[in-house]
Amino acid sequence: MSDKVVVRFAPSPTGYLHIGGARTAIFNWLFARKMGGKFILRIEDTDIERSTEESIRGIIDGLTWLGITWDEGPYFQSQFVKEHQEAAEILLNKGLAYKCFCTKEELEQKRKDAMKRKTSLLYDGACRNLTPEQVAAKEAAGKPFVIRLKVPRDGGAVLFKDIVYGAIEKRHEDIEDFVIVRSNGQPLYVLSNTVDDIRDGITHVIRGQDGLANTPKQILIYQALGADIPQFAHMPLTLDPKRAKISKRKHGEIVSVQFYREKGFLPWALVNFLALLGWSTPDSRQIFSKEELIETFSLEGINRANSIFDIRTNDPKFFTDPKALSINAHYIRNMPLEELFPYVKEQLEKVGIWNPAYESGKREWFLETVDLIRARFHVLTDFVTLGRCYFADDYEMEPKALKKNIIKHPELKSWLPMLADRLEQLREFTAENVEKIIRDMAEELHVKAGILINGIRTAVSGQAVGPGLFDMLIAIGKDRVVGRLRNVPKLFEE
RNA sequence: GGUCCCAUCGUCUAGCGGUCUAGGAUAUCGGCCUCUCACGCCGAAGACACGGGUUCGAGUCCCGUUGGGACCA
Repeated sequence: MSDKVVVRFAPSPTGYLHIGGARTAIFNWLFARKMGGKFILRIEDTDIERSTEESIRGIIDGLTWLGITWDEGPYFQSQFVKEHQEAAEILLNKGLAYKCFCTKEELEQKRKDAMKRKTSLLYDGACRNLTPEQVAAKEAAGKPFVIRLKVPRDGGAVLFKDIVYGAIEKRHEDIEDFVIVRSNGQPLYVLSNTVDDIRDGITHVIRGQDGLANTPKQILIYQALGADIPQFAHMPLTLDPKRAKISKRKHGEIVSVQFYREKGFLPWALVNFLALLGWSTPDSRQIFSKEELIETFSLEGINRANSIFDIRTNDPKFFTDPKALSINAHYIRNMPLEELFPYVKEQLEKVGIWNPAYESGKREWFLETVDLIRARFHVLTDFVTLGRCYFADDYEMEPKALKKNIIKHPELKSWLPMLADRLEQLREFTAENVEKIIRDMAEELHVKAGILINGIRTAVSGQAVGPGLFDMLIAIGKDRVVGRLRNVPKLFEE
């Protein structure tokens, strides 16, 4: 099957996996899965100075966490440098490329002149027509050279149809004889990338729009090498709210996949959100399971305009794009409890309040509790911050809640311990029974039930908000509730 | 500087000449629910960058302006 789709994600390992890269990987992966094709991971590590082992790990870990699986690789571009150089050699021999001995200084001068005359800054092809003797002489003199591709000077143009951007035309005269191998023998990105894509049999190049501008050059290389030209699909870039391309240098952690993992994102929620950044269906649907997304995905649904990743800094309410948060929250409160379980477990383990019994004897209680509290949560870490009082006794007492619901009503100092005694007597600690006791007591004391209810909530959870109180008390359990209510007088001391 | 790309609510987007008094999502505001806060449900406000064409008719096609982005060094 020679018509089988083959795509690749080819990141350069110069930092962690960021949102933009992840998105490119996701689109490639979706397309491969949709078409029953092959997805290759190829690490473009030829920039040895900047490539790090740690970064490679980061990329692989990030993709793995997201659930983006590849069928081949990871391949490492650095292992194919010889192949890239050989390709240049072939081009040289075929007369489709030439050695250029122009020095940096000469080039710089030409650029300056061009700038003054306000003309094109493209290389003028000074070395294009050196005779073999001249070339030999310069080489004998030990002059360094770069290798440039001989761009056709026939008045023609490179024409191709980008699946996203449509027909693109670039005249040959607007393309200079670009460098494909540096003077130190190091091949340039345009060459290496193209040679690798040819070797790997890539049928569809799906990448960021920043690759669009040098696609014509790559096509010229495909042609010079006599290779089949793949299909191209460039996707819009992801920008920050100021419309600048997101980068790890400028934005730091907040654009890394790792950040979202640490902040309590579900991997699939992130994938779902990222897929929607620049891609959509005609019905603007928002939530997709993995199967649904693969089924629905199409390159044609990719938008042409760059999209903004609405990251927030110094926003008390949203630490990142509100829509990403909302999608994550949606999954947290709607996904099957069984599937949510391991994520919550991971959170509890991380802070050391995991109890193995949650997986055996107390499993039912655990799942019910998770179900009770999840509707209010947006990120997984909420389970151990806002939800800590259900799993541990050392939960935090929010000053505002304490003041408003307890300190403000000094009578609670005696009322709540009194209530503790009554609750302790209860044979069956059910929501109905607990509610009756509390309401009866409110009536007896001639106070609004809300005073007691809110006071209790704060006493047992440290917060002013939460699920319905009676369900909450059942979840926390009789002993803990009684103990926490008896502790109320101490709250007045500080 | 040259070349290329892009332009619908704050943000993500639907729209592929008439069905658009421009739809959905999110965010914002209001209401319902209620022991609180969420969730959920209902509702409000909110956009076709501008100017020319083409056409009986333009968010949708063409040109220009403006704005943004990318690539090249």
